[in-house]
Amino acid sequence: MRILQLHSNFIVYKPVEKEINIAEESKKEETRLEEIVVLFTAIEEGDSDALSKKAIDDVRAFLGKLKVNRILIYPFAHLSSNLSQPSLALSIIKDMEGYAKANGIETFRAPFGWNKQFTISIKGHPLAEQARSYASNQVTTASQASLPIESNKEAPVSAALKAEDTLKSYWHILQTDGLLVPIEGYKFKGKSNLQKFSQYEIKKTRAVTQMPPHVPLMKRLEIADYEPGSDPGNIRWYPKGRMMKALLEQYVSMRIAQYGGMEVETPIMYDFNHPSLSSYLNRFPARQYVLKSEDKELFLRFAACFGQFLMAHDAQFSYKQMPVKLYELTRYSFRREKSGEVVGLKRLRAFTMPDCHAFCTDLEQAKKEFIIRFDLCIDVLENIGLIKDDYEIAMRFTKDFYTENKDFIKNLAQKFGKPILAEVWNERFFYFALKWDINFVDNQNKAAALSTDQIDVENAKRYDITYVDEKGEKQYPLILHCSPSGALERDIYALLEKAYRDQMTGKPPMLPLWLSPTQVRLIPISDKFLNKVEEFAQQITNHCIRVDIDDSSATLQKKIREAEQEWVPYIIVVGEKEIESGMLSVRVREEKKQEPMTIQQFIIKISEKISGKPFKPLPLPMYVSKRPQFHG
RNA sequence: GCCUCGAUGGCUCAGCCUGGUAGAGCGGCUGCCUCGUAAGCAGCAGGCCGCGGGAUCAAAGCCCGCUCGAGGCUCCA
Repeated sequence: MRILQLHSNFIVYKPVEKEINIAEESKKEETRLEEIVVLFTAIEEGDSDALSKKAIDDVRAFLGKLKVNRILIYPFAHLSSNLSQPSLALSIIKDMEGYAKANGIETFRAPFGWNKQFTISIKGHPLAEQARSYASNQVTTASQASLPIESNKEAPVSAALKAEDTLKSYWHILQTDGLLVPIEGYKFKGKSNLQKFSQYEIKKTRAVTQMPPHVPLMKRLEIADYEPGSDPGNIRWYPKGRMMKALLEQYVSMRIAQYGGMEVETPIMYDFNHPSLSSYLNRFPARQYVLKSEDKELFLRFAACFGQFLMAHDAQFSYKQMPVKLYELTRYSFRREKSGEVVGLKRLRAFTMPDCHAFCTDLEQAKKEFIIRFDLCIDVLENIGLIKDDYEIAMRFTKDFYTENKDFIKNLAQKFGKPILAEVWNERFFYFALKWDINFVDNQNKAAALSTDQIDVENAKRYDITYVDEKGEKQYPLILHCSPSGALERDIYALLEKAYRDQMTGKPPMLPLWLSPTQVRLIPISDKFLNKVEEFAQQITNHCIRVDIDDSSATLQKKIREAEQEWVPYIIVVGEKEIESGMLSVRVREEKKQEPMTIQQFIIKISEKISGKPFKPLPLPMYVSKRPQFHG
């Protein structure tokens, strides 16, 4: 007996004419069945009734997995060249039908002995197509693999990706005292975020039902939106969002300049066939945007590494100048992530990432530099608005590296002050000896990496980057790769997710003051006070504070409601009282209350809170009534 | 790439099962109201019901295909 079992969206068949004289009676009508498992069945020489039970039992096991309970038994002679006698075949088929029905399966059957035409739509999942064959002496099944339809297509998978499958990694928790505890024995008491993150990394569980909260927020707050006219993951930024992103760009660039990074700019596209690039690139064939220009094949960069490495290759430097630090703000880095995994601001195909490389003489220098950058990353994130409670760290290294650099790793763990998820390999496969990343855990318990730094022990050689040592000899440096903030879009994602979480716990959701598009909203009680309000606005603007005026004709209550919904941190209603007394009643979002103060006091208070941060003027007209609406 | 679900004014969504005139709220526009800390009132405009095909006297609705989106699977240097 041979059965081809197909999980189908639908099948339509129509008996055309009788093929043999013992054919069953049937009308020549079209039959359509949906959501059904179709069993194309051929009965072979020597098959017995016992086989029909065995076959149906197997089918029943599959129905459970497929969550379907309807089958169509479809006599199909073409599966075998060793068919049994038609009369016996019909009896076995009827037997199958009866046994299936007796087992509670909703069973249909196509007529035996007819030439039938059919159309079938087969589902695409791995279990949808199964073939079995049964011999009567020993009831064996040759399932799945024996079928030629079976797709064993080898997708072009890079060596690195393949290795990840087979690579054994051992998960530990790195405690603040530098000790590694196997994760099985670790008590996560009070560390639920770390536990969630560990689960995410190790088990790769991704059970989620709703849209991530930051997506509706980014739209409603007119920060960013999908751009259907582009490719998925290429985002459109509205004025408010563009301003926020520009401020982040300025801030991170400033911090890296202070650290000593020399800002450069390199091309966004590279020649696929460039000798230094191709060996690196060929490890990740499926990930690039590829474009053709005349007879050249180019790819869009996925990080700043290429440009900076090619630049470093041509540059001349010695141990005296090291570490040499190059920095670029990549706008953009492109990664052609699979369509199903691109989400909101969390995972994009085009994103903005600060990328700072430090070329170091040896491991001692690299370690020293690494610590400085670790502090820098944590501080940058904190200033952006993400504190240690908001994220967890994952660190990856080999057993040997840990043994040889215990103090160094302990130092990092102590600095962080919270346990760290550690992935330990027996052998180094990747190009780095040590890597860590900061991971934000969002409202769906999904993790997204922000800041990261790595010690790269391979690429200097690959790109032939050298420095001159004390003896005048050429040496390969170690390269640190660091993004102190991670992708800036992702920072905004994290801020929005964090705000949503605040809202859920009863705190007012808001953006950090220095990133808020409107920092202060002035609301005149009536048109009469508009002139005076404009004077206030001018005074506040003079101190580099973004202030706007709601001059619309709505009621006072409505204007306040709208300002609150825009997450405006300070709302000031101005009427006769304020103008006469000079005392403003400032509605402070953060504290959910109103505070009286003079305009000077107010300006000082705000200025203190945003000192040290870059400033950009209001991204929209000062008068609310003059603003277009970018999102319904 | 696969699975599931979805696509209806600018936005959010109802209507679809059971075919027969396309609905609401928000937003927009116009007018009234000039207001004391989270939604004032009234009127008006605005829709190729994603695209293509099929069955039907008749399709937003039923059937098929396609496109796009969301979530999941897979994957994530």
